[in-house]
Formats: sequence, C-alpha cells, structure tokens
Amino acid sequence: MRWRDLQAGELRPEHVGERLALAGWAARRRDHGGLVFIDLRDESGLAQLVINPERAPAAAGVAHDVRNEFVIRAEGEVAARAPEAVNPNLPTGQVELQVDELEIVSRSEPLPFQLDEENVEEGTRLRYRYLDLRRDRMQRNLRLSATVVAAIRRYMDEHGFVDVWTPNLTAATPEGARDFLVPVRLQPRRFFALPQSPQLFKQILMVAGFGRYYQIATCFRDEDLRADRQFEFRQLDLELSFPTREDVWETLEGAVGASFEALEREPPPRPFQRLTWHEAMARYGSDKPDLRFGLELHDLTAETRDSEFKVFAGAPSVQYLTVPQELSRTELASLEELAKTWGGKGLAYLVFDEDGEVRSPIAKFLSAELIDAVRPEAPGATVLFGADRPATVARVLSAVRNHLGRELGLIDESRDEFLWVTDFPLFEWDEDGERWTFSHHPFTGVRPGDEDLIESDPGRALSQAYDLVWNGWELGSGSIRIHDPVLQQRVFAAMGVGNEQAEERFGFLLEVLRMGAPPHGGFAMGIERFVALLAGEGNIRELVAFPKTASGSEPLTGAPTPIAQEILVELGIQVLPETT
RNA sequence: GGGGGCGUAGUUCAGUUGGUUAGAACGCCGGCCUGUCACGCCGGAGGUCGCGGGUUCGAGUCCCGUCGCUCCCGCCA
Repeated sequence: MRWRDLQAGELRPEHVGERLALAGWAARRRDHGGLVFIDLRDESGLAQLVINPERAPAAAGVAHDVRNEFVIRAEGEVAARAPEAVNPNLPTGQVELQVDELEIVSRSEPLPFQLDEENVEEGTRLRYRYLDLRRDRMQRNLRLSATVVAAIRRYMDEHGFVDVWTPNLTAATPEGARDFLVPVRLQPRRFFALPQSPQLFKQILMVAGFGRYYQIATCFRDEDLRADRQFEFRQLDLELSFPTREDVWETLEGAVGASFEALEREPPPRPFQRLTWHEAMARYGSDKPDLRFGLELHDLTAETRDSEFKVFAGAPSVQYLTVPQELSRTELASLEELAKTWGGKGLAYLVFDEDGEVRSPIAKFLSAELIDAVRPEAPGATVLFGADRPATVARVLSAVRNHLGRELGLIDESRDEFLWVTDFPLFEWDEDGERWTFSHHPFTGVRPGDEDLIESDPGRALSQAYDLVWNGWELGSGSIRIHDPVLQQRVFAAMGVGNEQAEERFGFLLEVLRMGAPPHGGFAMGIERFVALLAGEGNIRELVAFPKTASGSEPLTGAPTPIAQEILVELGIQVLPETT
C-alpha cells in the first residue's frame, strides 16, 4: 500500500476523475452531522476531503472520530467542486476528494496551543517546538533558510571554492569570547573547546594550498544570548589566497545576490556602498549604520571649545543631529533616558519652533553664533547634542538616531541598504586591562603604510578589516590577514604579548606562517542573521529549529542537565556546590 | 553582573479607586445539523490569578522577595 499518491497541496482540476490516496494531518474538521469536511494538511498545503455517509458509511463513522491534528489517510475520487462551492483562497480550492475509505493512522491529544493562534508565548512554542514547527511561519522560515544555504553553496561551488570540514573539537583560546569546553575520557582533566570560528584552520588551509576555501561552519560562543545571538550559529566562512579586498567583497556580493535570486527577489545593486570606519563613525556614530534614513551627525567640537556652557567646553567631542520636527518634553525625557542607558550623562537639546524661536534650558548659555551654527534650514525642528568622549558621543547619538529612525517612521522599509565598512582601526584601547587590544582579531592585516604605527602610535594604525552591514545589522566581518610572521609578532608585541607568550599560544600559527604562507584574506557571514533579515524576522530564533532561550536552556529537551557522578569521575571532573 | 517589560482557564486576552461567586473568545467534552471551508446552533467541563511572604476587615489588584520568559547594557577576538 502506498501511503499517498499525491501531496495534498498539489491537487488540481486535472486530477478530476482519478482515484488516489492522500495522507497528512487533519487541520480542521467540519462535521455537518451527515456530510463531514476535513481539511487535510501535509507539507505541501491543504486539500478538502468530503465524507458522504451515503457514499461511504464506514468512512463517515471514522470521520466523526477524527480530531484536530490526527494523522489520517483517505482514498477516494477527485471531484470538481460545484461553482458555488469553489474556495478561491485555496490553491486546491477548485477540487476535493470524495472519500471512500478513511483511516486514522495516528491519534493526537488536544494540542497545548492552537496552530492558527498567532501570538503564542515563545516559551510555550519552544516547549512544544515540534508543534510550532508545523505552523506556516516556521515551515516558511526553515524552508527559506534551506533555500538560501543551498544557493550559497551552489554559488561557492561554482566559483571554485572547496568545502573543507574543520574540527569541532579544538584547542581553547584564551582570547575573545568564552569557549564551550568539552571534557574527554582519553585525556582526563583536559578539555577541548568548540570553535568560536574556524579562523586559524582556514588560514592554515591557505598555507596548505587550498586557494579558495569555504564552509557553512557551526560556531560556538559562551556569551549572553540576544535577539541576534545564540550559543551556536552558522557562518558562511570563506578564505582566498592572493586576494584583494575587492575579490573578497565580490564573492560575498555574489553569494548575497544568489540568495536573493533563489528567493525570486531583485538582488541588491552591486557593488555595495562602501564607507570607511572613520566616515561611518563621523556621519552615523556607528560602525554598522542603517542607511535607510538620514539624521546624520555633525561635529561641533571646534565651535564649542570656548563656549560658556561648561558641558560643551569641557567635552573632548561635541556632536549633534537635527530631528525634522519639534519633540515634546516627554519625548525628550525618554530620549535622555535612552542616552543614559548607553552611557551618556544626558542629552542637551534645542527646540526650534515654527517661528524659529528657540526653546531649551541651555539656550541661555549658548552664544547666538553657536545657535545660528546649528539652526535648521526649516523651522519646527529639534537639535540633539552629545558632549563627552568621542566614543561615548558616537554610541549615544547612534542609539538616539536608530531610535528616532524607528519611532518617527523615517526608515524606508522598501529599501535594502548593503554597506561595506572598511579600514577599521587595528587596535582599540582596553580600559580594564589598560592596554591595546585587537579590534577585530589578532591576525588582521595592517593597512599598507601603517606598519610603523604599530609601535609608534598604535591607536592610529588602520587595519585591512571590513564588515558587511545590511540595514544596520552586522552580517559579518573579515579582513586581509597577516601572512608575514615577523609582522604578526610585532602585532602580538603591541598588545603586550611577548615572543615567548606568542610562541606558546600561537606557536603553531607562527610556524605555519614561516613555511611559505601566501597572502590571504576572507570573511565570515552569519547565516541566521542573514536569513532572519531575508525572512523579515527580527529574531534569529525564528530561523533556528531548536533554539536556546535567553537564559541559555533548551525547553524541549531540558538541556543543559546535570551529569552523573561516575561519569564526572571518569573525566576527572569535580563539580563545585552551588554558591548562595 | 545591571536595567526595563511580561506572567490570570489548554491558548490568546479582559479584569475599574483593593470589595461579594475571577470573565470573554478560541480550543476541549456532549447533543443537533448533507455543501462547509475561522461551518452553524444548544449545553457543559475547565482557575494554586507563576511561587513565597507582607500590608489590610478584605489582595488577581498594593509592597517585598523569588522563579520563569523576554528586550537592552556589560560581554560577544
């Protein structure tokens, strides 16, 4: 016996007169006492079964027992519906199956939530994820995800990239994110780490002569979860030998374009826009600006240096942005709260009303020249100021900008803005450790000409790192790497890692670089973030079949769980008691 | 580690300044119904108001604590 001859969603007028079997879930039963209608759902869609007691008395008996989400199998004859019975909302709505035999294959308890209820709490959805996954939204999302990954693979394969598997059990790295650790019985008291990325392996593959590598690599980071962050996630990880930055960018733009085409969407125009990190920070206060709206920042540091307003005069950086409407006192207060959560001390403002009059608690401290300098072209506007250290001003005003972009409806949702942010600083100052640390990772190439700054002025040295940003979401980052072991050691040294320490931690990498390392560079793009944006979802959990909750557990299986004592003993592990 | 939001029936929600027996819709159970497609009609069951403590004559409502979910900051080379 065949379970089914056709998928339910494929039923069409051309099948009229055929005898065939369908199998799937009973999405809904409409029992008229005599006639019973059942919407049968499978992965392809819905088809209507009609069970007529005069035609099939036994089947009618079964039909009365069918409940929602029972798995059923029906055999019968495909019939055209009468014109008045056609359902135009259903692809299969012109036909139906006149059932002769009906079988309950598998029963279902009443579901803990209704599959057609839109706003089910996420905790409930995750606890019963297998039911949640039956719903249109998740079916769509996971299928979209598969389509995109297939398109990316096809694109990479066609462009000569070799898919190489790299280990998931690897060495712990003290830098960067916290590692997930894995004990191993054959090496008691020692731990593998799950990779945060295949970074070192792909660089080694370049030295090994695989000039074009890629992998859809799973990466693991033991850091707090967010709407766009899970413990484990996938990256399109790629690396090229002898590349220019443009070669890397072209590859990514091609893979992104292929993804759009696979979804039958207009691909974004190429090449993508480019902004240097300095430009992005100056104009948007962010290294991942959403370019779908303006509200650009302007620098006022020079003009306020001698201001009587101490907050401005004493600040290393003063910037402002102009909102094209008068904001209310309430709105300004909530913006000030927002500024504080991002580390600002406050948010100074000038409201220019329709008559060009200025309303502001700080206006009396500002010179007429200064007010005129920021006076908007059109009246009825608000000027918001940040005055602090440059990084703080940028962070605060960027958050304010993004907030206002959303709240005031300035974002043109029909646009897609892809952007390369380039020329990141090589180092950033680590306040806690009071030392220079890498801003991307320690293998990032130095911008040609900036090598001597590594020692003389590390903060000014630029790198060959670049990020890909889509509508304000960071999709991923990459760089041209260091292939010269001497330069690599100089970079380590600038971060306070001496030669001996470098040998200890990254000795194998330095050794690899000493044995004929080609220039190389690459990229890693977050798959879940990319497909979430493609699916119009604001949370990557909607694109992950079995995600972890924000507190780091998995409600369906209950993981993570405690481990039995004898297993721990075998691994040489002792678990500390809970501290209270 | 810190800040915000949420937690009432299986689900989604309502519940007034603290007041009598905590409601609705959907779902579920029973009955009726031969052209429905969110079928319809009639009836019914279903609640530790997350948990603990406090204030009060009286707490779903106010206060404190705690747990869970969530958003954000920190963190995420």
